[in-house]
Amino acid sequence: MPATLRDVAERAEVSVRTVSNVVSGYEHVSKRMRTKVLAAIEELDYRANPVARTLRTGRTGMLGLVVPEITVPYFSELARDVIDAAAEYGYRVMIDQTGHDHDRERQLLMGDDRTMLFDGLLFSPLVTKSELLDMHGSTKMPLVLLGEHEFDGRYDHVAIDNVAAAKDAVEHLVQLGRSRIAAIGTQPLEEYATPLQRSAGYEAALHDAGMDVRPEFATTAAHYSRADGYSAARSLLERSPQPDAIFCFSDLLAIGAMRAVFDAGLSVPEDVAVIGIDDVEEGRFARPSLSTVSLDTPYIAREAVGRIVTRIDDPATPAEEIVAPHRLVARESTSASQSQ
Amino acid sequence: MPATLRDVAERAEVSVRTVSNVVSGYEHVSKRMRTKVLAAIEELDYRANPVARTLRTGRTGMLGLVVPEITVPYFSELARDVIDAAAEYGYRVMIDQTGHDHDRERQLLMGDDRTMLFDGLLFSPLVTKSELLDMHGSTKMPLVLLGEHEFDGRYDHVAIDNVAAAKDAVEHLVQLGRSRIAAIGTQPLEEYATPLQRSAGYEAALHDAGMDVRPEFATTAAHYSRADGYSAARSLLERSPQPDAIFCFSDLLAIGAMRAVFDAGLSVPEDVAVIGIDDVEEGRFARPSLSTVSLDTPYIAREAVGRIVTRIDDPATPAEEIVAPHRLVARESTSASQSQ
DNA sequence: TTGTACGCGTTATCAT
DNA sequence: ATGATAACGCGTACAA
Repeated sequence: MPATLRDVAERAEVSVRTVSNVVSGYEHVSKRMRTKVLAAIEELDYRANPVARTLRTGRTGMLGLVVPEITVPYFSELARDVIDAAAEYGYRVMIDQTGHDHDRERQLLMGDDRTMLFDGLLFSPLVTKSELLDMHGSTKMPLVLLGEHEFDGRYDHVAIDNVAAAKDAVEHLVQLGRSRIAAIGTQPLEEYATPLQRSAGYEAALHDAGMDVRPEFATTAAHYSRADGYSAARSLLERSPQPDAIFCFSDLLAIGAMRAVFDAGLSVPEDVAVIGIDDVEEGRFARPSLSTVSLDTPYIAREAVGRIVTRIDDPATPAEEIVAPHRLVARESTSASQSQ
Repeated sequence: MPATLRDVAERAEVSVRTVSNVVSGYEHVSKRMRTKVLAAIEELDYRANPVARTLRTGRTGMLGLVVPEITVPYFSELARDVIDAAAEYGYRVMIDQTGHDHDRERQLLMGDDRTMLFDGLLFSPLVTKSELLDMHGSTKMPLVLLGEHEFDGRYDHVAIDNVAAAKDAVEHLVQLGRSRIAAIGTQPLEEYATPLQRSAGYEAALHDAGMDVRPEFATTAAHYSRADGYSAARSLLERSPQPDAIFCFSDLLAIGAMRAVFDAGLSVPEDVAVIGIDDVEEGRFARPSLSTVSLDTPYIAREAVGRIVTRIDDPATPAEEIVAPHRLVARESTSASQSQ
């Protein structure tokens, strides 16, 4: 059995109160007491029990980070940055995967008993229908939304301007002289905000360039995975006319799409230019390296953690919408000169 | 304030004992009582406080997973599988990043106060010097080691046969007819087990093939990252003679190495064949697709979680060494016919 | 089958 | 500055 505060108190011949003061770094402790206590702690190899502390203080020092899949590079990079940012505030992060499971999202949001472990929740939801958020109403768990969805004034929310980001990407393809610009990542359901906003940006850019929006060029992808990007691109290449550029709603989709282009005997960017969104490291080492829209994930993480921490300290803080910067990063997959 | 067990008891006009019985699924509760309690729970939106429960039972229902970096695909895929495996036993997983920080590894192993949150620890260490493990001795925290290190009989330990895996990879290059086979991933320090074992396999394969081990062909890599693979390969290509094959100690190194080969104006596999270890999804979509040694991560995760769970239930369980299967997966990066 | 009362290890309140 | 003691919310030994 590990030593308790009381054990230390007995050993040092002081009260538990004094030991607690020493442990929690309270100012007003006499030097003599402190050294006695410290010695006892050392001898007994005492370590504070975080569970008991939590029961008393009501704080766990843990944040929950909810993402669809930790294996998606964007989310693992986000997780890393959130973990780092949280550490600066003395918080630790527990990652929850929803695995594209709506029920799981709802459960976490409504607060199953495990959710109570967190002082706050950073939620990167797939589904952003307001009904989902309504469910969270009864819980008092501080909540910050990551990623796009319509801001309704109830919850803190940090994301990039998705419509603009998508538009920037497509305009880049237009400036390249491409005229048959396809998209991968639209969604048949109206449940998800990300695809809706990126579709809007895609169509707006085409419109501004005086191009038609061809419905057969806007293809769906269920999971923003490499495999989905591959099969979507494959079917796009069977169209005639073929697209001469593909805007993918995520880098992973783009990676899959590029592979499909090669397997069709064509090349990127000569035959088909490809661009994604996210700027994950994988794209920088791909062949050709992947053009993309970079999201400044460290910024997003810092802002999100900052918001949740202030909200934990003062639940009455008004909700805020934070727009993170994004910028186009042109690499080989959309370069004018051929890149082999 | 959330409702407590006592609130529910009052509302349902029964004792806390009965409520507790209902909540924890105790058998012998009369139907009438149960429905009354359930109704009260519903009305008050009661949720058991996991912290109080933990303080009482001594169990948190959480496992700690310690990895160097969550953004490394192998670790995020491992994390996903561990999370899934743990869920089947009713455990949740908290991921800890050590970020190549030895002190952090030591801290977690020795049990800082936060470590006490876990019922058990799955530890994928960089450093495997026995001294590190000695430190864990005083703690009673159940521990399972993931990944390679010498088995010393004290701790459960699940890993592949690293020497054999490396040997298989190199033999594959030999069978391809390559004769100047380099390696990326050796370590200058003797602190790490993985590079030592993979080096041993590399040298054994060369030896069996009657080839010399050229010291200048064995290059180091600090972090098994794409960037390190890139710069290591770059310097290898400056040697003369140039290597005609590179065995990388991880897929990420191999991804970086392939990119370096292309940037040098050479091609894979024609000029230089490349093979890695891990079988991460990224390699399957790379161009050319990456040959590798596949590790059966789900198996590793299942075994590790199974071990830790039995050890939690019975701390006296003797330590066991579990060797996970591996298999060579030949893809385009080592194919005999050119793959463009 | 159900009720009462105590303890898990800590922090906070009230004294001194 | 320090000591005694009451919570925090739950599980369970013991009693009924």
